[in-house]
Amino acid sequence: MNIALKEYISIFIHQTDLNITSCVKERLACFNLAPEQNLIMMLLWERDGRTQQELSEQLEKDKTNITRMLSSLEQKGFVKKRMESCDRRSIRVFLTEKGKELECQVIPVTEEFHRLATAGITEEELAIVRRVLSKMSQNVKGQKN
Amino acid sequence: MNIALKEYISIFIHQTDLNITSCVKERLACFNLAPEQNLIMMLLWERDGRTQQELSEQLEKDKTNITRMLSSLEQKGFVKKRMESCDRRSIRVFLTEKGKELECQVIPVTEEFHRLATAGITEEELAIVRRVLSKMSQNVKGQKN
DNA sequence: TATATTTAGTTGCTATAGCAACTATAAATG
DNA sequence: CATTTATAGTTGCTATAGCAACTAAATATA
Repeated sequence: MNIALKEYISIFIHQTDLNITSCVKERLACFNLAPEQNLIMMLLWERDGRTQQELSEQLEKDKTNITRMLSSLEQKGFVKKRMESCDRRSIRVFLTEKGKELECQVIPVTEEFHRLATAGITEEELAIVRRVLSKMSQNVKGQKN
Repeated sequence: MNIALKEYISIFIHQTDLNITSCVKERLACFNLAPEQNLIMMLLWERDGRTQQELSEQLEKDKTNITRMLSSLEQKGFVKKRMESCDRRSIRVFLTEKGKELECQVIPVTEEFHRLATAGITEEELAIVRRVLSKMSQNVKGQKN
């Protein structure tokens, strides 16, 4: 990549994210799961029956994304929607048997990926990265609203 | 965001990137420039007449993205394509007057954004972040190919 | 209670991001 | 020189990402 552009830390972070996501995508492809779809699955493995609103908040994503990712996950047969709350506006999302079975296959892959990605990096370094990225998020978020 | 998910540094990086990009998008909106379109403009301000292939390499993006971003930039009247090389397969991209005029307006905004994003962060911390993110990219890129 | 406001979810739009398959042209090779 | 291979760019597809506008339902308020 162009050297001048890499000077901008935000561009550097963006490129790193693309590199990482690309690798995650490859490793999840065999499960027919896209990276962000996997995040929804992780939340549901922890506890299913969440509403789309809850998923939206937990993932800090626009609700339109959740609608579309769930639509894809439903087509693949990993989740199903049920209107079973007292509030008829909200929809609860449940795992299918097929979706439940994925858990023990996918979790080892994501943990192995995490080990691979952080190989040769100390806990102290990771802590600094977390702190700096948090600070940057705060810096730019203060702008909105 | 869900605490367990944030434990994964890759998810943390992804979320940071989204937060940053969101702010950049807002600040460039008044120029009718999207964040990644702006990267193309930055390369062209440095030197125009590049081929799409060159832009693709400099930005480390698939050539399809370049085609589409240029199409948008062309519609907005910021760039124009010209087949003026000895190789009739390649297309050179030039700035229009309108595109050239943007430079002195946009650059201060991106530099001000960079200052905002990195406020309260030391050079040493930034260097560590760069080093760790580079290492992570290497770790995961070794996987591909 | 009737109206206004808020909330949950969907659809349409634009902008990334990259793979597969395609066209057209150039280069390499027999 | 003819055929094969490589290269530049486009189109179609899927997957994110979020805004605006919409429907339906719940809540607040006059």
